[in-house]
Amino acid sequence: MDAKNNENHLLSSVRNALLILQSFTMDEPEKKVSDLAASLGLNKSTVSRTMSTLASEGFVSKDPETKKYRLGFSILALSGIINSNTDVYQESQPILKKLVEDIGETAHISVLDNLDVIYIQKLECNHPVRFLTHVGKRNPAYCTSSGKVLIAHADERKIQQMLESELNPFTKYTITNPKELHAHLKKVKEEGFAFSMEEFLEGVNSIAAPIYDYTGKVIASLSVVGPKQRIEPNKIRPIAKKVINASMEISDRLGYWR
Amino acid sequence: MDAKNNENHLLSSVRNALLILQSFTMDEPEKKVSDLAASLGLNKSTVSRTMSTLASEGFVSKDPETKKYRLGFSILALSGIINSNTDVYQESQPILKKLVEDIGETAHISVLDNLDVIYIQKLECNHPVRFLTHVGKRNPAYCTSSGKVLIAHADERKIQQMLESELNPFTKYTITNPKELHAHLKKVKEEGFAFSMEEFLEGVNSIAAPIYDYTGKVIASLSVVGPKQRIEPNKIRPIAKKVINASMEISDRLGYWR
DNA sequence: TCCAATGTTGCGATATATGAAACTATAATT
DNA sequence: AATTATAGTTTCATATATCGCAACATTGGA
Repeated sequence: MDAKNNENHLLSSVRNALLILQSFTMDEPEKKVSDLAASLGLNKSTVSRTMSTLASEGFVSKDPETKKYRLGFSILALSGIINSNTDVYQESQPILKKLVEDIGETAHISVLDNLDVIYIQKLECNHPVRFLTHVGKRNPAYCTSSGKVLIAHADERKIQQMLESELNPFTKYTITNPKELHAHLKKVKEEGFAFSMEEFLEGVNSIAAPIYDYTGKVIASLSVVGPKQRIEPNKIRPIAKKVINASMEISDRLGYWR
Repeated sequence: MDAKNNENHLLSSVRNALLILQSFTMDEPEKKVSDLAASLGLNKSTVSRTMSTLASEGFVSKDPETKKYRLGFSILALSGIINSNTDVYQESQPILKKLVEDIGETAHISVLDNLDVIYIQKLECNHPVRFLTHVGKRNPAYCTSSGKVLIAHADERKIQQMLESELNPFTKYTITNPKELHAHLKKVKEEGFAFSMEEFLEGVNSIAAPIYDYTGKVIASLSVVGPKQRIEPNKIRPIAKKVINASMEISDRLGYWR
């Protein structure tokens, strides 16, 4: 195996603990020892002891009634540290707020991790529709507006890597042809914004623009997301304009000029 | 020792990993292997392997240039799951937004963990003053407005427990006399809000009100924080009124009536 | 009251995490 | 440019901490 030397000297008990943590999801935020043991193929006692250790440091907390575990506050504390030290996060809060008020749709700040886009910040609009993203969510870059912006401004090596990756059709609108996608990304870079019209989720459209740091590198993207009934094709341009303005304002604050 | 049986069967390598994660702070968001080894009294190689394992699951990420580690996106993802499954979090976003606009100060939602208050949500105002809290921050309950609200509505056993705990004077305004604090809490419960005038941090005032769930239990608190120049004593009542209105609106959304 | 299901604990076997030292890789100094 | 110095990774032998099993405890249901 190729990855052998990488995985060789990993600590298995630590790895177990991390896999346990990552098995918590939006849909299953509570877990029992036996469930975890079964789903991860670990022994009950191993899981029990791992959970005790995680609980002792506040990474999970146990409901004494139901004996179920949920993620603990230590994780919130760590996420707070990540945010406090992410320049984009600091500078974007008020601008995001203005944008959400103006457009009336939920906005995200995202960064690229490999070929995925990760939402590091989210500000919800007032519409009562519950949304499907959350901070930390990982989505494929090639079919989301934020992802396309980030990839489009990445180096050619990264673009190639993505074009050669599996381009699964999430909806009938997903661009799965590498050539077409390549041309599409070129246009995204030229025009300074990207949109995704139901390319990832049926009925969901989004528009995104790049955020630059002081070196002129694109380090994040700003996007607005909403149902296709509200983000209609003929509104792309005017909304894009506002998104670009906001993203540029954030870039300004990060020391970008020109 | 009493805690012996508890700590007996904890997994030490997992514990090391968690201690490493928790050693990241706002002031030191980046760490080197040797620093970690020194500060935690662990062997270099132990830390190196632990970090590799943490990195392999995205809990930390290594800057290939500087070889320094920082907290990774997996933690953000987990925090997103916590938030998505916290009703208060879901329902409070827009209301928090309105409140911050109205008052012009930073607002927090907090919950109680033992005798500490933990900020689970924060919305910053536009004032350029950088603030000293972050999501996940843990502060003593007895000298913060949010903490006093939460303790005041807890059961008598908890209140006693707090009164018997160490009441350190963070400033000259901190209430350290148990009797006085008890009376103070009683008033907080009667009036339906709490304030802290420099009781925790010099020059920083705050005002908080309780958030109720559908069972009528106080599960969180809403607070606004700002410098004493802006949150002056004569403004306590009018601000408190607005905070209470907002917290009640959140409670409404959580199904609280009456 | 008994049974079933689940979580915790004791214990021995052994896989595995550890520390020391060798080995790289990178940065600093001359 | 050559040489130290510094820091991170990896090797290896060893001891130890982790694991699985089984016994035990606890809870809830029949």
